[in-house]
Amino acid sequence: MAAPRTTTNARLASIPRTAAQLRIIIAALDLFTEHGVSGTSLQMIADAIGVTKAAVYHQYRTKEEIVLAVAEFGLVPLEMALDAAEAERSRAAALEVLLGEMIALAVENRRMVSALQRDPVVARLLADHAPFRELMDRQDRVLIGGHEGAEARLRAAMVWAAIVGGVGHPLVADVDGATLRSQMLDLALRFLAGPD
Amino acid sequence: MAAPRTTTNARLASIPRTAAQLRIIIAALDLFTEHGVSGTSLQMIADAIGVTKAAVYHQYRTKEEIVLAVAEFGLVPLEMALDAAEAERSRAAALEVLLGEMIALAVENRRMVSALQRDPVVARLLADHAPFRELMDRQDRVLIGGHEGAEARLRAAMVWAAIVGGVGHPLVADVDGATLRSQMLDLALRFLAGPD
DNA sequence: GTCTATATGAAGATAGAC
DNA sequence: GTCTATCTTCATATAGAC
Repeated sequence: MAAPRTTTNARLASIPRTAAQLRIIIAALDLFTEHGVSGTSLQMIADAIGVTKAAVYHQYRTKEEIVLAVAEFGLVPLEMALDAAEAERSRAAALEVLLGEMIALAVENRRMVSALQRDPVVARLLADHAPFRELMDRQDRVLIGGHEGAEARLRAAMVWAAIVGGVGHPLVADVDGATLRSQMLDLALRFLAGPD
Repeated sequence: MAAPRTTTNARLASIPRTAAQLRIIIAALDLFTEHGVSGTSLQMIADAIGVTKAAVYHQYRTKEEIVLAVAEFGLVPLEMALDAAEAERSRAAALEVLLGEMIALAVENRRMVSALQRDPVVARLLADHAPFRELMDRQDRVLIGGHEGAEARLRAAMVWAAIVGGVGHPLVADVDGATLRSQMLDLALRFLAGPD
């Protein structure tokens, strides 16, 4: 399965970040997870690091830029998972790599994933910002595979939602990570394979 | 399948609402869908109806109360679907009724469902407010059925997430409602049935 | 890179008149 | 049920010193 990399090629992994910026990103990620983006003020971020609002503004000119930086940082693992999946030769292998990585990441960061995936601000960002849309497109391409038609797209949409939404569901809050990971991967792969 | 109705029995459907309150609820629902709860101010709600903030405050003392009223209003259809599902005698029939209704509702109100399900404020409300938790519990009970163990709960969590998250996914944005509804029901039922 | 200080605006909320 | 007017608090954002 060749990797049809698209035109604009902004590697999230190679975006430069100073130490001060990284501190802000880490703190913001944590706060966004707990309070949502709209529910997190710059004051809260500044307090968490132990600096003033002005110091935060010195690193990022607006709150929007912080949200963007956090998203760029948080999506690096997905980018790497996509690289790995696209390097596989068969659809089955690509799916297994991508779903395995996605699920591992989602399970490891349950709270973060379910909080950020839910956030309307983040949702709009993922839809509007080109580098993110590109990631989502690559992801969709792997999930859909060679198939065409509404059902293949529906399966892709549902399996994606089932993963990112499922890990945060109260029903599985007490299931340990390893179990959740293996059972979810199993169910996801079978769902995508279908009875045909 | 008997309906083991729980102790506190606040029927959402029978909560009284004045005309003025209903206007607020409708407007708020619309704005919440577009901007999220945190992203919607009382000023926006007031403007949408054509009154002042003070008039809104006369109906609901706090923003929280508005969110609550909107949720109570919006969840009435789910309550009715659960009533119908629990009245069925077999698990299979109950599942078909509940999933059929849930999916129909989710597809009909794609934008609303995916926006509100995502909202952190709504999520917290559903988790904390007893009448809502009760609805979710009834829903979980039907989805899990007689089974026990982590996998049954995981399947329930995933199918739920797949439905409410799937209807709003960009990949199926151009799929018409009828197609989406029937294919999603089919896939959801098969996912829950599993290969065993 | 971080600070103090400050501007500006909008949010949630209340008092009291019509 | 709706209004005007007002209050408080907080958020985003900037200027300029250290």
